[in-house]
Amino acid sequence: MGASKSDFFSDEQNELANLFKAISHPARIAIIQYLLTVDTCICGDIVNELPLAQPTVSQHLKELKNVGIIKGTIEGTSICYCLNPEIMEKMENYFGGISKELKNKCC
Amino acid sequence: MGASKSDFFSDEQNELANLFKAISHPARIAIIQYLLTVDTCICGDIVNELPLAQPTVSQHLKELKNVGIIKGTIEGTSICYCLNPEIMEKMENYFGGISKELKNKCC
DNA sequence: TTATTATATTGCAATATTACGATATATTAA
DNA sequence: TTAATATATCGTAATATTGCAATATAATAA
Repeated sequence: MGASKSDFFSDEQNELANLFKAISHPARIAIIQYLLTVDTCICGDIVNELPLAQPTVSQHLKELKNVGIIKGTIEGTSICYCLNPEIMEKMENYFGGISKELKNKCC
Repeated sequence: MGASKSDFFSDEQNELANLFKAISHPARIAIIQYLLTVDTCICGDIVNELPLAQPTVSQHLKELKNVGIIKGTIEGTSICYCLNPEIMEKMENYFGGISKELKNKCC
């Protein structure tokens, strides 16, 4: 016994969990933050912004890309990453919906 | 080598990551969902709602409680858990802020 | 062609999470 | 008091994540 009984939960529950798992690491929060500060969609010098080796950063980027939080387009030898506004709105709406429901409750 | 270089990231980055880590598991998403459906702040029959043993559920509840997503008050032999609206709004605002910033950008 | 540059993948060690049986704790009921 | 009920904690096995050196891949430059 050990990890992940995900089969027993709904697809929606697993998708939400995976989305939040993607941003459950400080390096990945930092990547999102960095992508917000650059006004053009600047590429792989994200490595220089983080206290992590290149393969580690590449792996974090991959996880963000897998759930659609960032998008990457090839630009010569480098790759241009940027945030995906749709996913951000999706997560905003998730908590917005909860907040709205909570207003009709006790506690 | 291994896990968590969290010392190299800011407190804010680590706090956000921990908040999202708390909801990065389908069982904990399911707990939030369940707490939304019950109109009174119903207690520990959360165990009956989930395909997990009592100690496991207790552990998941603890993780949600640690970051402030749920609150629990003792009620006789049982404990009454409910969602914390403040944290939900905090997370809504996090993504709302990002969405707003993204509207002034390219991509 | 051979460098150079940028990013991705592989393999593995260190660490963290998940799940649960067994047990502890704490409150009420008898 | 003892029994019953509800929840928490401990200990541990199974699995997942994190981080990086080494290496691979892919595109441009010389």
